[in-house]
Amino acid sequence: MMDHMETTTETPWLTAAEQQIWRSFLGGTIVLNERLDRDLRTAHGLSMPEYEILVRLSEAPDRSIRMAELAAAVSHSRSRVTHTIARLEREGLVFRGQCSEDGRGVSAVMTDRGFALLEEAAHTHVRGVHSYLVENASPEEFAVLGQIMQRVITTLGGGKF
Amino acid sequence: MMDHMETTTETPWLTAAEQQIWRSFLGGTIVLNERLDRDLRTAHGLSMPEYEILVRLSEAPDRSIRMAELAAAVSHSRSRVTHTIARLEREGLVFRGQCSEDGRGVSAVMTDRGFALLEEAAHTHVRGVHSYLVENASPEEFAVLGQIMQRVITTLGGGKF
DNA sequence: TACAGGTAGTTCAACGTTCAATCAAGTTTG
DNA sequence: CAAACTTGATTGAACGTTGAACTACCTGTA
Repeated sequence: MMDHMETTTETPWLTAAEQQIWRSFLGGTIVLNERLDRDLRTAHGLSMPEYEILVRLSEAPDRSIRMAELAAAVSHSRSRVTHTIARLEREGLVFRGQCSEDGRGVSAVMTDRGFALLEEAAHTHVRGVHSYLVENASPEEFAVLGQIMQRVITTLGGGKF
Repeated sequence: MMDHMETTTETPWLTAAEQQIWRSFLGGTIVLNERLDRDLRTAHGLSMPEYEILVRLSEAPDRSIRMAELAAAVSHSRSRVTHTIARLEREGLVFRGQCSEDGRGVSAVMTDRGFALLEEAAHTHVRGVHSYLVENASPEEFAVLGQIMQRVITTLGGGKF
């Protein structure tokens, strides 16, 4: 699993062009995330991670997902999801329900207030994604972006594939 | 500056395909960053933000950059850079120097130990970037990625362009 | 049925980031 | 040359994330 053979393999240094692209990627994702987060926060008091969780819940049957699944869906640690859900619960956007079939299981369930807030926030968010990212690529280019990132996910997988 | 006209503009909802791409992007950047960060951390005790700062310093004349410039270069807040540099200073990888020409200015300067550590860490990092990202795209695709993200940076700019 | 091992979720402390407040040094205006 | 303003950087408190330790429950094996 771990690699202890750093000495044997040549390091594949990036060309100047590749380096430039990598930095654009790094910088671009930072400013994009920051901006989307700020937009949501100022308009609806919701952070991006919180928003993403609400989106997943809104799409799930009964607007309800088990904690671990939720964590996997948004690529966060279980602990982090526990905290995030706790926050959302305090604000009345979500509540915890015992999971039938598994005594250990806890399901996060979206409240009507949560759904209503999400409906508002979605406008802000989608408008941002569209104007900051989608409009900066032709459909073909955007498709390429998706393919690359999908491969990255597959490559890294995190055990879950 | 702020927009109070949400009611007048139509919200440009994403198509299913666009949504899928957007989620790949979101998930991909998360797992990629997480993995690169972990690799650096376990092999060299350095986080990605710390690593990036060392890289910028290593490229600068005298291996020295003013705090504000550093913040702009890595797209972090000034406060954050202050804290990060404080940490790096504690570990002897960097020190603070008074800036000639501006009594307020402080320059972060990389130590020899910092440079040596960076040289090691660079192998780990570049290998990761290459195998997790670069190898997942043809040169053409990778170029497209760079173009899109560069446009995102220009679009969002953060006031600095 | 009992015991070992795994899985679900939470808790707590340490850490890193953010945000507002502060201080010091430049710059502009009258 | 002073008052008002701006800019560079730091501080400290509040907040969110991480990682390890912990509890509770489930599953398989003997």
